[in-house]
Order: sequence, then structure tokens, then C-alpha cells
Amino acid sequence: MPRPPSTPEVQRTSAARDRILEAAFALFYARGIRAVGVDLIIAESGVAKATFYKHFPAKDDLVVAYLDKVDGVWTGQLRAAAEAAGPDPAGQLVGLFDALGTACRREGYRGCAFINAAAESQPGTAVHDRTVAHKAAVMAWMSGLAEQAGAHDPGSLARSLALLLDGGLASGALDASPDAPEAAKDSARILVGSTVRPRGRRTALRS
Amino acid sequence: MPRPPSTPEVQRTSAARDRILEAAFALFYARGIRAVGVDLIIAESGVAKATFYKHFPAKDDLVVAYLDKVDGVWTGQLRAAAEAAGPDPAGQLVGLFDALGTACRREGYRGCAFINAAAESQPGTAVHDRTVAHKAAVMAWMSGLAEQAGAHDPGSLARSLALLLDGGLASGALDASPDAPEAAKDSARILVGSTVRPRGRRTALRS
DNA sequence: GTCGAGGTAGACAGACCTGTCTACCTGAGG
DNA sequence: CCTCAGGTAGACAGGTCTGTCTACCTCGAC
Repeated sequence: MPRPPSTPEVQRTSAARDRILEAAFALFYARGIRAVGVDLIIAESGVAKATFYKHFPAKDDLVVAYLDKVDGVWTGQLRAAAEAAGPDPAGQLVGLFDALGTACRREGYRGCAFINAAAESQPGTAVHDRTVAHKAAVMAWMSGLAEQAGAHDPGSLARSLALLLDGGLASGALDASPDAPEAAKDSARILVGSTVRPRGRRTALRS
Repeated sequence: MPRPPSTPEVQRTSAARDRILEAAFALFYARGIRAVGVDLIIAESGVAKATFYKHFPAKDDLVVAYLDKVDGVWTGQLRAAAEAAGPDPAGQLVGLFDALGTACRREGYRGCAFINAAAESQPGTAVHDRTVAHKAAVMAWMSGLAEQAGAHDPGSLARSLALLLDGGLASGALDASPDAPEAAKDSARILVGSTVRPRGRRTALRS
């Protein structure tokens, strides 16, 4: 092992790699994964083919990197929307649905990148697994919030809210009507209210 | 117009056509639309290539026929589940979620065929339009039920239940855990109950 | 100044995909 | 008997896709 510690086999980060990933991010989301060939990504990112295959030995590796990027972005937006709703966990569970409204309103919105990717992949593949992992992570986060909010059955509440969120993500891409996110938020409020018992101020339960 | 009335240009129904559609139904759903070539469908249905292209001049025509078939099947299951819940419209709105549970439990379940198809198609195409039309039809039906049930805002209730349904359809394909359909049904009960006012028997409102 | 990592440019192989076309078969109605 | 709709079998054209490979460039570290 004479390799110095700062020379990984393939650089994990570089300008070329970033450009590839950025082009893939836009193209995969807008047109679907199978519909976008590597040649198009190469042309769009202004990179040589050899460079592409040095960073991503197979197209699937790029797809996984794309999903990881989406995960980072979407998780961030969800957390930001929740925090913007204030310190109350129950309110955060409702407020996170503002991220859905913002996403649906965005030009070129085409649904949940993960669900779309899963629709194009087979169970057991790396791509499919990323989707499952992402959804599980989001639900775990909501479950924690539900517990802090003093929900009767935090896992069940989180599951229900996840259904609402996924449903909004999916149907927001179909009819452009903005009342889907709104309905999702209203429903979330009802669902949260039904297990958290709004009167009673359970927030400071533990102290 | 010398054409006798019983000789359409291309027969709308025939054994060969049915076999093609049946093979397409299974393959498109299991593997995705783009992932299945016409050659595979031809081989699987035991039909000649010329016959295939006589019935479906382009692959997209077959895709549309596939979606129409899915629409018939799924709509039927939804209505059957609703009717099995009894004559009460509010109960039917909850009971239709049993169709979701049944679907998710089925071997090889891979989510909503329409959402999956939309993920692989562009807005404005015939395939995408079918998806939008299907979702609108389901929601219109639920909206009618909600009105009969005396919901305060039937359209809004139908929208919320549609979110739950689509969310269940989407996530049922990801984690195989059977509690997604259950959570959807429980949430539906709460949502229906919150606008229909369970005590008060609003069912016979209009007579 | 030399060496090597990272990049560019593009030809190429081999697979697969849609859609067309020719040639032949079969069976029922007139 | 003969015709013709509907079907079979499969070659073929033209395009696209992934992934490999050769040849050359550039710039910073040693």
C-alpha cells in the first residue's frame, strides 16, 4: 500500500463530476431515467466520454448518485419547512407539507423522483433499494416528530402522513391544480389533531 | 360507403388481439413500459409481427389499450370493495380502501400502473392524458359518494381520500409491509368522520 | 524538465428497438 | 371452386443504447 492517503482511485469530487451530476439531475428528472442516454448527459455537461465512464463506470452508478442528490435536496426542504412552522412538533408535522406545495408549484414539476425511479427499476436493484431507504428515512424522521408530539401511536401517525405526502407528490404531477397540497396539509392537520389531542399542551410532556 | 356494417377496417376484437393485450398487460406492469420491447410481447403472445402491427400500428397504441384495460379492472375492484361495505355512502368511502389492501398483497404488486406509466411519459402525450383522465374519474366517483354521504365539502374530502389512495398505491410497492393499506383505511375513516359528522344520520338528508 | 493525474475528442463494437415488407398458409362464405 | 380476411414466419433497414479504446492535451508537483 504505497498509495498516499490523499489519492483515491477516482476522485470523489471534481468540476467534471459535478457537471455530469448536475446535467443528470435535470435530465433524469425531466424525462425519466431510461429515456435519457449517457450520450445526452455527456453532451449537456460538456465532458468527454472517457471522463464520464471514469467517474461513473456504469449508468446505474450515476443513477444512484442522482438519487442520493435528490435525497439531500428533498430532505433539506422537508426539514426547513418543518422548522419554519415553529418549535412545536405537532405543528412541524403539519408545516412540513408546505414543502409539498412549494415543490408542486415549481415549473417542470414531475412528481417524486424516487417513485418515478422505482417505476422504472426492478425490486432488488440498487436503484430500487435507494427509493425504499429514502422513504424509510423520511418516515423515521416523521415518526420521531410524532413521538415528541405525544402521539398515541407515533409510527402509525407517521405512516398516515407519509401516505398523504406520497399521494400529494404523485398526483401533483398529474393535475396541476394547487389544491392537492392544500388538501394534504388540511388532512394532516386533522390526522395529527386526532391523536395528539390539541387541548392539553402535551408538548412539554417529559420535563 | 359500400362497406357492410359488420366489416370494420381492422377487427376490434379477435383472439390474436386479446393475446397481445394480455401479454402486454402482464409485461408492461411487471417490468415497465420502456423496458418491454414489442419483440418480447410478440414472442410471449405467440403472434406474428405483421399481426401485431395490424392491430396496434404503433407501440403507443398498445400502451393506451393497456391503460384502458387497467382502468377497467381497477375501477371494478374499487366499486366492488365499496359496495361490499354496505349501502351507506360514508361506509363505502372507507370500504373502498379494502381494494388497496387486496392489490398490495397480490404477488408481483408493483404500484399503480398509471402513476408508473406517467413516470415514463411526457405531459401532453396520449399515455399521460389517460393517467390524468383515470385519476379524475376516480375522484369524481368518490366526490359523488362524498356528496351522498352529506360531506361538508365533497370535492375536498374526495381529494383527500384520493391522496391517501395514491399514496398507498405508491408506497405499497416499496416496503412490502401490509400496514400501509391499513393506515390508509384508518386515516380515511378519520377524515370521513370529520366532515360527515357520524352522529346525526345525515344520509337521508335530501328526501 | 519530466511525469502522471485528469481531461478532451471521437471512432467503434455489439446489442437492442421500432416499424416495414415479402411470401406463404388457412378456412369460411358466396 | 375461388376469393379474401386474418394469420404466420422471418428478413431487413435505420436508429439508439451502453460501454471500450486509442490518441492527444494540460497543468501542477517534484
